[in-house]
Amino acid sequence: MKPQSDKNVKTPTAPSKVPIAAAKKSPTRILIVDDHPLLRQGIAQLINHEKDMMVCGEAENSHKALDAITETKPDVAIVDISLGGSSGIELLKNIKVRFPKLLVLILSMHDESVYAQRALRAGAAGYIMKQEATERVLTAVRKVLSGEVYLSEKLGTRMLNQLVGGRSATLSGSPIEELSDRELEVFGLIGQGHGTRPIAEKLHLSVKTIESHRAHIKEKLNLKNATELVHHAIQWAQSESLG
Amino acid sequence: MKPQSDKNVKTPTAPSKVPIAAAKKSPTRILIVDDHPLLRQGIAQLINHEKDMMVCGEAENSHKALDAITETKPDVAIVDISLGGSSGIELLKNIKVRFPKLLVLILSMHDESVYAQRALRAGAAGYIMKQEATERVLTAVRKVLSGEVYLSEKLGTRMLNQLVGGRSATLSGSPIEELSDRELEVFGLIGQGHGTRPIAEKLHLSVKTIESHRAHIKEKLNLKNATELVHHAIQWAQSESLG
DNA sequence: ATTTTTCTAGGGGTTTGCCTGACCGGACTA
DNA sequence: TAGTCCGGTCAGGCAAACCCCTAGAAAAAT
Repeated sequence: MKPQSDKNVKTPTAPSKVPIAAAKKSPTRILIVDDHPLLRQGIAQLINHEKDMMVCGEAENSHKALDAITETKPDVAIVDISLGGSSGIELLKNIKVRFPKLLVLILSMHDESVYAQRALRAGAAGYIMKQEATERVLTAVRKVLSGEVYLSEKLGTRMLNQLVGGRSATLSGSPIEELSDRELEVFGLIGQGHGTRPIAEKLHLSVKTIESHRAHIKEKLNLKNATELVHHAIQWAQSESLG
Repeated sequence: MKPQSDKNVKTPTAPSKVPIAAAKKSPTRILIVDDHPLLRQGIAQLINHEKDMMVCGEAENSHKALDAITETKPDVAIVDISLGGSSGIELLKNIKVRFPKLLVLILSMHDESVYAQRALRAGAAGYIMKQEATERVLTAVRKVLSGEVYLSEKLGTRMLNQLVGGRSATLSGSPIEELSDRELEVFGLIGQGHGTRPIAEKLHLSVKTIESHRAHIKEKLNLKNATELVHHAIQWAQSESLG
């Protein structure tokens, strides 16, 4: 039920002027996954401007992203963490299962270490913020290609401090960090105003599962009833997006 | 109440070497305000690709935006609603005070009608979402230039429904003013995170009565279910306290 | 290799949401 | 004065959501 002509997988402008002679290996193939066309365009333009990189495809959601990976076989995937609906971390996990060798660079608008930690634990090769200068994206891509992990300055030091500070990391921060990835995802959707059933449908899960997650969230955040849960979720979502 | 700037704003600047017959006006000058460099680049590239538009400046926060306006005298400003720090709508208000004739197109990642309503009431000439196709941005710019208001498809119909449902709703005020005293009181308590039963106890009323009020509120505000009700109530309460 | 979390989901009882309908009292009007 | 409208107050009943419990498979931690 998707009669979409994919302009998602646009063939990059023929690099006819970079033929065999160049001793350089073929350019790094990059896939962009983000639900904001404007942002995709920005990244694409930036990357295609480099001689040793090229955008091999774009995708606006998890499903199309997985399709695009099998089709275009990228070396690196740049994926937005806040993909509409299911979070980019879910996509990251799926990628790591099906394409373990694909390098994934997580793009985020938050500088919350909450997400960075989860992303790295899920196998991301780097974590970069949208607030950063555009050239940093290129730096990040080159760094992950060389096998290193890219982390934004601020974020890196903060996470180091947390490591030094020991397990107090969880105690010092909000109890939200205690939530598992799935729970955080559900929490976020609640905060966006979605009810139990819509969330179940969006995540392709049973209503019972969502209820279960809600129960665990309430337990971990010490919330007594559904009203408090919704209240906190909305406040949290608000502070996240309008940070 | 739409003092849509008379299109006199056509840069009465230097009467340079305007070519022969083609009395083409000089291109529309556009300022981009967003704290994400990548996104700015995406928009800039898109706009500069058009013959009749050009990006005259970029800014990453409210302060620099105001500076850039005085310096570059744009015809249209595209501003992100979720600017780091002050909320973009603040900037919009400031702009409307100091440069009333400048057309402002609000860029947002939410499809929440709450934000759109606030933006329009604060004087925005349009509201477009980042999820939309890139060409829509150009459409939006042209539409606001012609004096019309641009609204995203989804959002526009939803807001129309709210207006229609919220009887005789004046364009100036929110349909919330249609609520009776008791209803507004209940609405406020919902926004503070209280459930039906606590409200009933607090007001010494039957739970059934509160349910009835909730039903009427939903009707007047054209809200589909309890989740939407709570969502709007909390947002309203927040905007009231942080007024 | 074993224990603990996480994710998934069902059973069953309780509570809430939501629709219909109803009564009263004030206000406006014909 | 009678008629009508509306705001505020509730009940019944059915569906949905909520809540507490149990539980297995998979992943992570030990």
